[in-house]
Amino acid sequence: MQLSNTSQYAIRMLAYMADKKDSPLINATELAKVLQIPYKFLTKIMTELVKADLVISMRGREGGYSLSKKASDIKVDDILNVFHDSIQEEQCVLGIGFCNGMCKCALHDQWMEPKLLLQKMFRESSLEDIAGKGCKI
Amino acid sequence: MQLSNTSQYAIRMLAYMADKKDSPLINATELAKVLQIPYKFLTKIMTELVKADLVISMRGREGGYSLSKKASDIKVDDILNVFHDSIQEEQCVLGIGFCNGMCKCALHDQWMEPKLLLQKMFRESSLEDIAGKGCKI
DNA sequence: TTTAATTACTACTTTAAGGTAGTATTAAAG
DNA sequence: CTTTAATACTACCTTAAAGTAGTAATTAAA
Repeated sequence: MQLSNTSQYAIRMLAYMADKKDSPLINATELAKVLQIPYKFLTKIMTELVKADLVISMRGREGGYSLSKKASDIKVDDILNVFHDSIQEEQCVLGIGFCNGMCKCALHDQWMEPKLLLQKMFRESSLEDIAGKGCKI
Repeated sequence: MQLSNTSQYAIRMLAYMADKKDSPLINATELAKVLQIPYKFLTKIMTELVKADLVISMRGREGGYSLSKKASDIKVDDILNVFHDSIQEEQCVLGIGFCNGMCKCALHDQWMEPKLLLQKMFRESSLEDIAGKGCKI
């Protein structure tokens, strides 16, 4: 019952960038050091965020990363989607994940309320909302 | 954001046994067939449930498994605990899982409400509550 | 007492996530 | 133009979860 490491890292990376919105570009070395994320793994994740158009990258000396849009326009759920970690409509806690009209799992009804709150949390929380909140590691 | 396969299997296995409370013993072959769980993996999980005293086993011909207590006295959370899948107090969605007084993650506040509902769901749902609900696979 | 049917144990294989290493590419500074 | 500091790409390694195989132990029926 946890987000993947990759998604957790990604959210923390982008939240940090949102927090430092005055710096035009932030590089991987700084992110890895401050957030205590393995450098090479971080760059791999960042490349996926670039491909997903959540982040813009500049190569070469003085290069780095920046958010592709306003922090208030990037929701946590957008990040989870990149790593297929968002909660799908049919996703349940039993039945190896999926319930539908034909076949519902035994905890289907109990799951509804927490599921809706989780989806709400992910869909409504933007990077602006969470930037600067909490500690970095 | 999912329970492990192992926990999902375990819950479904025990819920099925609770449902068939008239049969004194239920064997692995029947469980594996009805619930569509790999036989060998199922017996491995069941052995852990026996060691955790949630299930009693009888070896030999005519052997099988039965719940160690009333279905209403086994909560879903008891099963999750066996596989260390229960939601811990300090467990959060960021920060690789743990928040505490010193260091809270950026989604700490938003996580509180869904977390409490999830814990409530797991702690208050007994096998009696979920037996017979939903389809088996 | 033998046989068949069951769980328990030990060890292995497979798969996917997490993480690392090295090289290529890019772009600004000197 | 060369150097330096950054991202991008490709390939690999590590770890833990998931799943499999074979054998030993146990029990009741035949």
